[in-house]
Amino acid sequence: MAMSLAEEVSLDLEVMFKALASERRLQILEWLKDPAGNFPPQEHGDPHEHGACNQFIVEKLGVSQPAASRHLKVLTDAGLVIATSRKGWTYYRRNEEAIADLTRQLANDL
Amino acid sequence: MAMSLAEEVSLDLEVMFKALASERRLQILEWLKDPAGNFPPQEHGDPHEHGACNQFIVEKLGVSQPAASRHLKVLTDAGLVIATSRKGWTYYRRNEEAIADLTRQLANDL
DNA sequence: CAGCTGTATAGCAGGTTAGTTATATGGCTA
DNA sequence: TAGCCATATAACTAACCTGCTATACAGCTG
Repeated sequence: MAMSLAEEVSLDLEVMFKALASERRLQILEWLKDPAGNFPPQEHGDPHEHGACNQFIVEKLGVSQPAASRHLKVLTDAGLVIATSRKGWTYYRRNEEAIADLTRQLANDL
Repeated sequence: MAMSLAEEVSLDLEVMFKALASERRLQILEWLKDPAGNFPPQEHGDPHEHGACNQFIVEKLGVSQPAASRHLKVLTDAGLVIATSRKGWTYYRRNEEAIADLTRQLANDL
């Protein structure tokens, strides 16, 4: 059965573009490419598996904790980032599959 | 001399994402893939060479002429669309090279 | 289970975006 | 060149975004 790319992966381009239309959020995505390299060592939560600890992102962004929290929510709601809670901390990592789906669709459809 | 992709093509990702973060503007870009197919026949200005006549875009968008004008300005300022004035009318077409540059950079860097 | 700590939500202020109507601009055309 | 017609700009409003502080929530941990 034939489907358009949009149906196939059901990406909401407008939501994703809104999430990406922010220097702060682009910066977060960039940092999350290499959590271990961009953030201090963390005691719990493997940087490679679970991503970077929330608090490190807050500090590096240089905004208040609630502001950072909302940026991370925008990214997770758009499906670009995945949150993991563990022992009272929250870790964020890139959703590489979704990002690859997005760039693939853009290369074909934009 | 080595350059990052961002320097090489000097794309302002945030500006482009902001331009794309609008259902209306995504719609315009979609229509402009096939001006002859998506708009009425125009007397002057080859649809394929110069793009679609401004007035047709205004009508099809269903917003006021100034609102459409600003959407088109956002797209042209981001470099995604090219405007051509001719005999009193203005035509808009996709900047396929810029769009290809963008999707290429996203595939590599996002 | 009581308290503490990390994170999310509420509520507010300031700036930006997107729509409107009214008007200015600019270049054909007669 | 006088007028007209297509488009852009101005001015205003409503909605949205992003930052803040204060507070609620949730789940470890002693």
